[in-house]
Amino acid sequence: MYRIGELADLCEVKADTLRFYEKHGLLSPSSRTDSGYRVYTDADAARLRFILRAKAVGFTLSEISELLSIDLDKSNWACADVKGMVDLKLAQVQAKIAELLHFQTSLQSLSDACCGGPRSAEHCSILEALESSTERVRVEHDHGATDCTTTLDKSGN
Amino acid sequence: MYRIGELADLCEVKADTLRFYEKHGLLSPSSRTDSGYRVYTDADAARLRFILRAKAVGFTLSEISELLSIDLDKSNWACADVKGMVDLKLAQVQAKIAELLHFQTSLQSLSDACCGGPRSAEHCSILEALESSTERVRVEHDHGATDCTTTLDKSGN
DNA sequence: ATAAACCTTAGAGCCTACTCCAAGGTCAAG
DNA sequence: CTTGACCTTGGAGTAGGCTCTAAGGTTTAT
Ligand SMILES: [Zn+2]
Ligand SMILES: [Zn+2]
Ligand SMILES: [Zn+2]
Ligand SMILES: [Zn+2]
Repeated sequence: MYRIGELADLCEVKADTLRFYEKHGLLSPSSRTDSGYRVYTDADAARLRFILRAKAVGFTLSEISELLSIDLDKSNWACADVKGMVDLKLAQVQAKIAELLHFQTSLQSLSDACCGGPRSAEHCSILEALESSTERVRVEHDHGATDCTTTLDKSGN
Repeated sequence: MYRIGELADLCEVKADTLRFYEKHGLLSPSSRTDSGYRVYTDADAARLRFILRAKAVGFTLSEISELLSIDLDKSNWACADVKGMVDLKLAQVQAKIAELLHFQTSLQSLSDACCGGPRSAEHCSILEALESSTERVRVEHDHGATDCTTTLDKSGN
């Protein structure tokens, strides 16, 4: 039996978070004291850990709701249903990774092209690339050099 | 000179988006017709393309605001400032990628362990793993087999 | 002249997951 | 019997980027 703050400390979340989960139907305390304090059982704690583990693999709270209701009614669901949810989430995660890898590549080539020095940004190839995308990013030389405008493939070679 | 819908079509965004950008100080039309219609110039269109390119490498609108004001006042900024923004964003993107790769690995090992078949989820190792994390995920055999409980390293070997 | 297609505004709504606040009730220690 | 730590509620705020609505004005083509 835990009060809200105890369970929160135990699982390293805030009491506010537990109230939030309750409001959204994820986790309700099994009972209340006479004065209205929430009282959580070990089963409630286990449910909270289920939620936190599912969060840790990337599920949203509404997906976790679904997983929780499947978990409470396993005999009416098949492995295919559960695996389907995991595979769908996996596909979403992979799509997001692909997008971010694209960002990473572009940012890296912008970064590589810029000298990063203290001179005026008037010659900055990052700004230039954003102003008019040429699919090639002009590389700034080490400064002190006279010429500052060699071209280079966006991939950074 | 473009009306809002024309510029929107030209750049494949919605007119609402342009109004939104205006409200947030990113892009204001250079003038208005007598009847109050927004009128965008080629310079405005160029600014919009700057915004879209910056979005395409992962910057948020408030970061783009900053980039735009630097771009309009280049002589008072250094390459270091611009590169700093790019490198910061790069670090954020990489951190997010790392998190998602972690999700990916976990989801993949959950998926691999589950038979995905039509039988009751009562034996599902995904649910089992979420119920009580053991750092190992039980692998379900191909069904039809008698035994369904070999253990396996989370990495999938 | 009229209908379709366009434009205007202010403001609300959506999504995710909290996080914080105010105003007040409860409980154990000293 | 007071202090301080804890708890209660409802509701607002945050970030990010739109998206939509209502109620009306303008332009263009037929
Ligand atoms: Zn430079
Ligand atoms: Zn530069
Ligand atoms: Zn199975
Ligand atoms: Zn399964």
